[in-house]
Amino acid sequence: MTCEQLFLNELRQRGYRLTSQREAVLLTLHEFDFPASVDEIFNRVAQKNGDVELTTVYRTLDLLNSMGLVTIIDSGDKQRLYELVVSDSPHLHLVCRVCGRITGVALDQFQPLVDQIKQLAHFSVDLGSITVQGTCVDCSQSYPHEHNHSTIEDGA
Amino acid sequence: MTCEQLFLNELRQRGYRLTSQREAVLLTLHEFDFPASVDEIFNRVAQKNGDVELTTVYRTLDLLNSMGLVTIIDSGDKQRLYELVVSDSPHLHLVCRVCGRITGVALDQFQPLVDQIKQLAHFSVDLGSITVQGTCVDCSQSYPHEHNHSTIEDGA
DNA sequence: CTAACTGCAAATGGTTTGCAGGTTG
DNA sequence: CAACCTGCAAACCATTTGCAGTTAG
Repeated sequence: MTCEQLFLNELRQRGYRLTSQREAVLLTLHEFDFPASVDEIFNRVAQKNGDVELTTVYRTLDLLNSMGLVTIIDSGDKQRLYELVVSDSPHLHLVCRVCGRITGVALDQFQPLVDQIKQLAHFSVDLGSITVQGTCVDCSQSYPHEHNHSTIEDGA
Repeated sequence: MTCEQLFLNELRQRGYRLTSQREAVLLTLHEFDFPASVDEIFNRVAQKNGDVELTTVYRTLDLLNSMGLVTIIDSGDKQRLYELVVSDSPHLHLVCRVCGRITGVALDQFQPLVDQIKQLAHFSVDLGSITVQGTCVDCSQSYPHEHNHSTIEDGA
C-alpha cells in the first residue's frame, strides 16, 4: 500500500476529507530526504501548488503526525522539523551542536537498547523521534577544545 | 569541589561576575530533582529572593548551560526544561507522550550504544541531553490501543 | 572606575486560534 | 446540504533584545 493510499484510508476511517492541499503537502514531503522545517515545506509546496496557506501546512502536518505518517523532531532549535515516516527504516537523528547538521542513523542495531530501556524503566521507546545532541566528526576536528564536559566519549 | 565553587571558578576564568541573582538561581536549581521549566524555577527563586527578574533567570540558565552545569531539555512541549548536571550520574530522559511524565534513566549501561554511534556515524553523543519519547507502563496499560505504530516493542 | 549585570519594556517569531466563506462526500 | 476545510488575520506566548541605571571587582 502506498503512502497516499494509507493516508486516504486513515482519513476516511476518521471521517476526514481528502483535499488538494493535503495531497500537495504529502506529496511534497516525499521530496525531502532530511527533516524539514514548516517553512521549507511550505515554500516547496507553494512553488508547485500556489494555493496553500502556511496555516494549512501546519494543520496538515499535525494531522499526518497524529496518523503516524510524519515524525516531529525537536532539534533544540526554535523551529520544529518534520519528516515523513519511512516504515522500513526508522532512524534516530544526530544533531551536531556546532554546525547543526542532522544525520539519520538506522536503527536495526538499536533493538537491544530499546529492550533494555523497556526492562529498566518499563518504557516503550519511540525511536523514530529521538534526537541525539552531540558533535559530528568534522566539528570535533575543527574545534577539538570545544567545551564538552558532558559528552561521553569512549571510556571517558 | 562543590557546584558553587565550580561556578565561581568558571565565572572568574571568563571575566564574568558573581551576583546575588546568579547565586540564587544556582542554589534554587538544587531543589529540583526533575527537569524544571523557567517558570517553575523563577517562581521558586522569587519566593526566597524577591529581586530576580524572569529575564535574568533565562540569562543565568543560559550561562550555566554554556558552562556545562545545566542541561537544556526539549521535551516536545512548548517550554524548554532545565536540569542541573549531576556529574556522577548523567542520564537520559524518557518523556511519556500520554501523561507527559519525565523519568530519568542512569546511563552506565549505555556506553555500548555511545560507542556504537561513534563508530557508525562518527558522532560524539552528549547523552545527558537526550530526550526519548515513548509510552510509560502506566499509560500503555491505560491506553493499550493507543496509536503507536512507530513504537518499537520487543520484536515488533 | 569601568565593564559587566540587572530590570523593565518592547520586540520577535514560530505556532495556534477564531471565524466566515468554500468544498468534499 | 451538512460537516469539514481553508484562508486570512489576529492572538499567543516562550524567549530575546535594547537600553539606561546599578554593581562587582
